[in-house]
Amino acid sequence: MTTAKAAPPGQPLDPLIHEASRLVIVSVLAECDIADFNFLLDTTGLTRGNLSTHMARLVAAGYVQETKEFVDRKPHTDYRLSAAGRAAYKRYREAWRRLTSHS
Amino acid sequence: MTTAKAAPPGQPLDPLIHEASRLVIVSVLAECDIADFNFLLDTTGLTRGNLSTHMARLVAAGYVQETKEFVDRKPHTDYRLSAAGRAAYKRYREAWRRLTSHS
DNA sequence: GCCTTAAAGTTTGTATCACAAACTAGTTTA
DNA sequence: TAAACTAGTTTGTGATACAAACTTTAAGGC
Repeated sequence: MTTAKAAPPGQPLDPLIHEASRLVIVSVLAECDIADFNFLLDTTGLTRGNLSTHMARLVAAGYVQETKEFVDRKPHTDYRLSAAGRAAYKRYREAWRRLTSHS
Repeated sequence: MTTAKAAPPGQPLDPLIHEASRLVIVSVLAECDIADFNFLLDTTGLTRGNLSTHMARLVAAGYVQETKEFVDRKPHTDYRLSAAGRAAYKRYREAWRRLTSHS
């Protein structure tokens, strides 16, 4: 029979969002609505390689929408939270608050 | 063994506390003041091995105080947050809120 | 044309680390 | 004596965060 334990069944904190670098990225996107690669580079302080892979993961998860285009004949990438990403971020923050709410 | 360093300032979210399992542990300790191994096992849902290593890291960092004794001829371990752990947890929560507080 | 530098990302190698399985040490039960 | 239980610890491994190296395209000398 199933235990009545209140222990979280899965991951209480969505690891995709909880990871520190991505949490910064997502919270910036939540503020900015739209942001390009260089802006995120600047605000997060990550290296290009690091930012690139984190964005790829967020995109693969469907949390972030990516638009690639050429501006002044140079590549330019914009990112924005998807509806799913926004919802996941909301859930994450609620879960975190629940977890750390005592005092 | 690597020297256990605690909370280098400049690091936005103290990784020692931010990691999901340890965040649960620390927040439980913040509530309970004192907790033994089995209680943490129960409340966190971690395996023994996992809990053991996480506690070792928190102790090594000076965030948690460990008291080992024999109760009924059996080993028994109690944990509590140190002053440093309490302070680090406070800093962590403030940093998190700052990070995720978008207007 | 040819070299150098720069911008904008991507790919790759490595070091860390979370996780559970296996193990240790001692105790109780049969 | 042996099997089973309690209370943890150690070990092997798979995942992954990170920065260095690489790719690609463009612009600026010479």
